[in-house]
Amino acid sequence: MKIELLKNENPDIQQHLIAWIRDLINSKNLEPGDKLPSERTLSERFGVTRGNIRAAIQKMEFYGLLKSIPQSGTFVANIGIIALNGMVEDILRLEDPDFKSLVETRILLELKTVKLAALRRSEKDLFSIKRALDAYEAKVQDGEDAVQEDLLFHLAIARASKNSTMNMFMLTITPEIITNFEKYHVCDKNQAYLGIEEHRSIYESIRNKDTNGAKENMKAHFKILYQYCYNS
Amino acid sequence: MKIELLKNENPDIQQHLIAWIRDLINSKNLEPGDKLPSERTLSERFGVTRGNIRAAIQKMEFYGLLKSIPQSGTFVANIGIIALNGMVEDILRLEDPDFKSLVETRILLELKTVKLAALRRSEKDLFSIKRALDAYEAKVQDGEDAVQEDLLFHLAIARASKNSTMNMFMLTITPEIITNFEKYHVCDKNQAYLGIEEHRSIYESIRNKDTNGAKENMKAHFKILYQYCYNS
DNA sequence: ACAACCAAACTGGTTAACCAATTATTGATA
DNA sequence: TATCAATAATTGGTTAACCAGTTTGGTTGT
Repeated sequence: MKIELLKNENPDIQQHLIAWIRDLINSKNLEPGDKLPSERTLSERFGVTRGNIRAAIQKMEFYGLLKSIPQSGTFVANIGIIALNGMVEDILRLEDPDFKSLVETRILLELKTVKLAALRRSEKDLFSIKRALDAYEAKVQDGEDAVQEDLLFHLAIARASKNSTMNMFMLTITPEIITNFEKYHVCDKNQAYLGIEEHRSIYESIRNKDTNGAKENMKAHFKILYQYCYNS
Repeated sequence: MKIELLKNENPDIQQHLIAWIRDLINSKNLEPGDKLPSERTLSERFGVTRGNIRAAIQKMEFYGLLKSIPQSGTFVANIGIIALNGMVEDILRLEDPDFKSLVETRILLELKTVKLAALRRSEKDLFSIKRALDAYEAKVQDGEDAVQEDLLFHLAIARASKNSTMNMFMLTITPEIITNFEKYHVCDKNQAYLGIEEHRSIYESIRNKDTNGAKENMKAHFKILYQYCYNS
């Protein structure tokens, strides 16, 4: 019992520390560019280990709220105190992504990446997508599970979109979707053959630089996901 | 000269380590669920510090490729060896997000979040958005810079969209966009008064649950960004 | 022969000591 | 008194020792 309590304490304490640091900034009227107390001081004042402080600071640094400079100190980012307070509130409130929100976001991203891919793809990109398509078809023809090849086909399209941010987002949400696919049994076995045709038409649209066609074909491909996302 | 070389070595070595770990998994035919050699063994074999190994493993864990279990070992995630290879390739190839890709992604996200917000907003959400809007108006009326309040207005909408994934994405890209705004001088001073009207109409659409109107009003609000993104 | 058990080695995670670079303080000098 | 040099204290980052579970191999008792 106590072990679980301790387990939960660690991620929980980070949230508290972030709130504490925010309160500190507010109470001392620290402005952008001002220096925070040292990590050692904070760890002592809050009665936690320096590692906890470092973790909290790094998280705030990830969201662009603080800036650590080696051998110098940790500073308030030049983002403004109002924005900082608002963002901290959002960060603390932020909950772990649920599966539906992941799917919803994936659909949004892919309908855009496929459009951009059709617009910007190089010959090299096209070849890369084609190769992923062939690998997918081969696996399905052999009656084997092709969920990995399916994934790589979509990632190849994201790569061809030439948008590094969307590409990164796709990489972050894709594995979680894959692992949840099996759990929720979204994937249907006999859908695989249908998937070949859909993949082919998506590829053709990209090859022909038909942006709208690419989007529509992708939308058709996501039909089942659409239903899952909005009808249950 | 040597200092910079060392500085560049650290992030660079992580990429090499990820590739090495991938090669190890392939050469030993490790399947999902199999255990990797211990961190100490890997650090010794690759001739690097354990901290480097841990950082590389944690990055691969972030992308769902590995799974570390305390006091037990690091395991290959059940994602399949083919997908793992493809994703590692993408991760290694992935470059830092450029400003244009950030803006492009932000526009995409916000056109969706505002639609979802109009569809799903609670009365509480509406109040929260209204408060952000009022704060923005007050600042502009006083002739002060209101970029922070502008940001919070958009984040409030993202919160009302009830999609935690998009909400998180907005939080990650927003600060970088803000800091780059000043650098590239995208923001125009006399646009602020125009911004009030645009924000108001967006708010009204959300209040009336007019999804399409909300999207169109947001699109109008992004007109300058649109131009920056596609005409330069 | 086999099962139960126990201790030693090994695991990822955590902590405290250490490092090099920076900053503040002091004091000597012009 | 002002300036600058030198040194001591402080900084975030890094490393090596340590910790508490887990796994493993062998041993022992039945």
